[in-house]
Amino acid sequence: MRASRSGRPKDAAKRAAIIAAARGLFADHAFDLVTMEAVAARADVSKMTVYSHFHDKETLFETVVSSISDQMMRDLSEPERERGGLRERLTAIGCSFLRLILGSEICRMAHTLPAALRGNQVLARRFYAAGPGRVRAALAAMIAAAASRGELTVDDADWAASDLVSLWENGLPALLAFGLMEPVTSAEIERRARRGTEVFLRAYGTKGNGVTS
Amino acid sequence: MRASRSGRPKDAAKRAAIIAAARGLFADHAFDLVTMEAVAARADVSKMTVYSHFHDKETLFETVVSSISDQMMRDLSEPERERGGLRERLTAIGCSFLRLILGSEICRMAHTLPAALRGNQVLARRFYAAGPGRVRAALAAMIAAAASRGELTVDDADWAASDLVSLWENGLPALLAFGLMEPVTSAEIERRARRGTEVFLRAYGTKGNGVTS
DNA sequence: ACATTCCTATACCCGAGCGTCCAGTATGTG
DNA sequence: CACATACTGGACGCTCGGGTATAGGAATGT
Repeated sequence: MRASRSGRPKDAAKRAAIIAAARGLFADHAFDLVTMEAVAARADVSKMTVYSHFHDKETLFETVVSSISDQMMRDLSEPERERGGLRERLTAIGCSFLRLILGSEICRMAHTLPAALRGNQVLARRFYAAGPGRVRAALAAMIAAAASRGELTVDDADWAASDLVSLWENGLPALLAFGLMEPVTSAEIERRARRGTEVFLRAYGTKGNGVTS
Repeated sequence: MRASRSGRPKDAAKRAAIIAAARGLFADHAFDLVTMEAVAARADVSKMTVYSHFHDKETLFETVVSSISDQMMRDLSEPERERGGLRERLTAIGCSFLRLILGSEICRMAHTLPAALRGNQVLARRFYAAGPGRVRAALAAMIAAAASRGELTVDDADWAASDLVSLWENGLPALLAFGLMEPVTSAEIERRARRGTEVFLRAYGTKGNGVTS
């Protein structure tokens, strides 16, 4: 193999530009509507260069999905800090989560993906695991712990975690996907995270232990 | 004008077959992946016949969306009966709703649509209004009424309605859209509707009036 | 300096799909 | 029956996009 012992090295910046361009386009249009030439143009790169970095349109797409998965992982890795009470911790995670999935690209992408990933279950599973799946798992653990401390009354921690996520989202992703709503402001995100957590605690909080207001 | 004074009339059955075929295909694949020839083949009809009924691929698509909107309207028109207590009525509506959106075609379609309807806001709005929008409006009214009777403690009826819908769905549509879950059985639907309602009542029910268990 | 590899630009091949045309046949109305 | 219209089947033109080929220039290591 002894790859590229001499000669001009590949430009990593161009590769990044290509991925970024593809991200933007795949976020806006369905898989088949994104042309390789459009990607090349947007990345300020020749079409041949695209093909030199990615053998295939599918390869490029998979790389994009992977890149988004990675970003999701990164964006969600910190907020699992142990500061504050249950209410504050849940609200903080809610904020991170909403900020993530409502972030311009990922939000639109999330509703282009299903159509594209039917038939590529491996990638679909991976993507889901990196995003909502990860949050749900973390929440379920946190909820189970709180339940064992007597702060919550929970029968099924996983289900409760889904409930919490659903309350945070509050049907918003669907509205955004249909284009029936403007992008959400930061203040609005915090308000929604707070409210979702509140409703959740009213449903699952142990009565009279300070969690329920 | 005096349209079609004589001659062979158009076959309504064929038109219906075409729409049905298109529904099935649009439910499975994105707009651009559905070929007119495939529609014709699935409807057991010549391609020219398709074009004689629908001038355009877009026209056909719009007709399909309209047809689904109509079905949603019909399927949701009855269950607003006044029988039983709040818990039972909500659960019944939850069942209808879940049965509707998880019904094989509409569910998959709902996650193909956003990509296709970006740019056709009129149709998007109409579709949303016929489905989730309708349910939410009905629920909001019912919730507001229950609140004025003192059965619920609610600040924002619309938001509460969204919460209820979200709790019914419980993140399920997303899983189905990604193809990460098998179709849901009827028993499972009822279980979910019941559970969602239960959580909702724990969060919003007035304490000690028989609504909270 | 030199070899090597990368990047660009352009032209090209090829298949797919939309929409049309046409000749023939079926099926209805007056 | 005669006529008008609908349906069929196939072939066709056209555009568009994926992917390849090629040639010349640019950048970098030895």
